[in-house]
Amino acid sequence: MKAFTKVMKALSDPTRVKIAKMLQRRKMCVCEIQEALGIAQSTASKHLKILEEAGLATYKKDGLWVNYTLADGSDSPYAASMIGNLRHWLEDDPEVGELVRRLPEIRREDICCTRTPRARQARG
Amino acid sequence: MKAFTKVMKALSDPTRVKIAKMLQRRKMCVCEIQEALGIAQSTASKHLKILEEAGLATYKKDGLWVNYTLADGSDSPYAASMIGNLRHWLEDDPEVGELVRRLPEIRREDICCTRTPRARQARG
DNA sequence: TCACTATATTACAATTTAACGATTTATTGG
DNA sequence: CCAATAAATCGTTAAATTGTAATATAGTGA
Repeated sequence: MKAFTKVMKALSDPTRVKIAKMLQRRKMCVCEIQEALGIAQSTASKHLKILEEAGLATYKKDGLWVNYTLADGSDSPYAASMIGNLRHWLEDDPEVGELVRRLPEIRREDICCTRTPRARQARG
Repeated sequence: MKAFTKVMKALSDPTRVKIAKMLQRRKMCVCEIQEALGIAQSTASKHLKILEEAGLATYKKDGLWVNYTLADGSDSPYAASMIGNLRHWLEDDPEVGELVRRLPEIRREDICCTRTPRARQARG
């Protein structure tokens, strides 16, 4: 029961649904998600954790980056089913559409490393 | 998006999932659900409203009684899908099993009409 | 080791949710 | 109309959720 309601709760928040729809397109690091949604870094991180604990997302560390992807569903049959449904669900949603359209412009090289004086200087 | 998250939110609460699993077996009035779950009448009523607004349940009035049933899913494709999934999901859940086992003993004639002095007297 | 940086965690305010008792509404029968 | 009753709504309270800033953690390269 808990495993089921956890998946439902994870998908009951529009921010998390948007994250799932973006991850459906490609892997993303936390700062890319933060940038795409215009939310605080801690907020992005927390939402990703909730998705992960529901079995809807996974991550792989790559140096300082943590790349999140949609899970394969092996952790939870409920998550597996919802991941499958989300492949076609909400494809026509305007907010999702807008996010997806802007996705190519969201690149970690343009976001994270440009935020400190040092990094800014490094790239001129 | 809202239609989707509404369904997810409705199913993110264990009490509502239990109600859905009972309605899967048979139609029930509010007082039967109240009795089956051991919750207050207002609580049962509110949960049913949330399920109804998500497109997961419907009701039909029959005199003073309001009979709730699982919806046919025509109000929401998301609800339709979840109703279908719930047909097999959680069938092995212990809490759901216990509820379903006790379902035959939950009869409105034994519950509602026995609570006032007058009604008690009427049935001796 | 040190400075830097991407992410995670913590602490806290604001909002939402869930539960209940009390009240109101709607329907029935006398 | 009136009394009875099943269900819905309202008001309140405790708990959970969301979002943020601040801090801690972990990985990198000099």
